[in-house]
Formats: sequence, structure tokens, C-alpha cells
Amino acid sequence: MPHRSQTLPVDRVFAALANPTRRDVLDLLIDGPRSASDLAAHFDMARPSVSEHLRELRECGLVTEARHGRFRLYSINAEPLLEVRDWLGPYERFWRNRLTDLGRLLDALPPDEADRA
Amino acid sequence: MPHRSQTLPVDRVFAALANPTRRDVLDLLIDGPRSASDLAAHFDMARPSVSEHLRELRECGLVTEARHGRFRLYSINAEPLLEVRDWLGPYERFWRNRLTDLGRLLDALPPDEADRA
DNA sequence: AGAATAGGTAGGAGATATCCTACGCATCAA
DNA sequence: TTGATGCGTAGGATATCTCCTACCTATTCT
Repeated sequence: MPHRSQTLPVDRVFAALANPTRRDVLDLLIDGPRSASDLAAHFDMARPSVSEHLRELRECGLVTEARHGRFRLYSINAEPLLEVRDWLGPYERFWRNRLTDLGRLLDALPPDEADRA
Repeated sequence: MPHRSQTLPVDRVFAALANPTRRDVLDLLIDGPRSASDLAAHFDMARPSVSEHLRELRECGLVTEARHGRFRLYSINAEPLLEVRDWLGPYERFWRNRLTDLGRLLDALPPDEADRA
């Protein structure tokens, strides 16, 4: 009956992605590494706040930091995203077969009937 | 410079997935529809708390509810997960080519070297 | 009708998230 | 060496999250 108690690594990844600013940071880093202040300049919030988001991304392994003089270059580490993709895997069949609705299963509508969606 | 203010639908989906109980609910529903109390029995928390998680999943469209007498059967609607998969898309190249580290980009390793995946 | 069952909502406690300003500590430029 | 720049951390205000117990309605069983 007890089900979960401590925070798994995959939990941290999902939690990190739950914030739009952090997802936007990752999206910016797709094109290549950027410095912290470069990243911060893209957001309508104080620089230290962005710095905190970077720390969260660091702590769940989604970015890495490389010091270059007084700059810190952040770059993507996409590996933790594999856990997200793996979690998503079992759901592929739902959108592949359009079996997204209980009603269709229970009422056993003719499958072609419902293709106007 | 302003970047985001209101909560987009995709934000709600990511936020819903950020909670392990809610992801577990979805995982349970993969095998088919279940009633609310059936779902609640799987978790080490009070039933009304599970009910609240179900409401969140409902409100972001990840589950649908069908009333049958005094039961309510919940079933998956995987469609919102497409947004997650779409967001994940641009990161595929990172784990496909194992270009997860800035160092490798900078050092310009031969690209065929990393195709054991 | 009366009791039991399914399950949602209200209100609140405590924890966590997200932002801010103030500050500290390096590093580089003059 | 002094000042400016890059950037992390501290502490705090406020909002949101996650759980609880108490309570309500609707349906079904006897």
C-alpha cells in the first residue's frame, strides 16, 4: 500500500521541466552553450532568479557548467530527458490508435465513426 | 524582453506530470479505466487527496471522467502528452549523437565515433 | 424510507516554489 | 590597486502545492 516516499531522480527532472522559464533555458541552449548573464537577458526577471533556475537545472543534471574566466558557460545535458521519453513510451499506442476515450471502448462505437476528431 | 506571463496549456500538462502520484495514476490507467476509489486504494494517502489529483488531471485534459451510477470511471486521454513529446523532439539529436557534453563539441570529436548507441 | 457506498468540495496547516533586493566573491581592465 | 563585471548565495515576502479532516450530495441496497 505505501507507494512512494523519497524524491526519485526522475521526479526532479519532471519538476524541473514544470517551470516554463527552465524549459525556455533549455530551448535556448539547444543552439549551443551560453553564459549565465546571456541567458538571464532573455527573461523578464531579475538575474539572480535566473541563476536559481540554473541551479535547479544543474542539480537534476539537465545542464552542465564550465567556468571560463569570470564567465560560466552553460550547456545542455540531455541525458536526463531520456527518462521522460521512456516514461512517455507506453502512451504512444494511445495516440497511434486514437484510443483516447473510454466512451468509445465501453459503447463499442464503430471505430470509423469517430474519425472527425 | 518580456517573455511569458500567463499559464499556457502545455505548462499545465508539465505541472501535472511533475507530481509522482499523478504520473502513477496515469500509469495505472494505461491498462484500462478505473473508478476513483479503485485508484485511491493504490496510494498511501487519504481518498480526498487522490480526488484532488484527479481533478488536476481532469483540468489539464489528461483524464476523462464517465459517470456510471455512483461510480466515476476515469480513463486516459493521452492527447495532451503529445505536447510533451513534441517539446522533447528537438533534444533527440543530443542522445542520438551522444552530443550531450560541451567538451565534445569543443574538442570536435569525429562524429562516427559515437554511434554505438 | 433509512443505511451504506462512491466520491466530490471546503477550509486549513505546513512545506515548497518563485520571485525580489542586498550582498559577497572572483576576475579582468585601467 | 581600484573599479567594473560576472554571477552565485542569503534572507524574506508571497503564492502555490500537497496533504489532512470534516462535510455534503447522489446513488444504491435492504
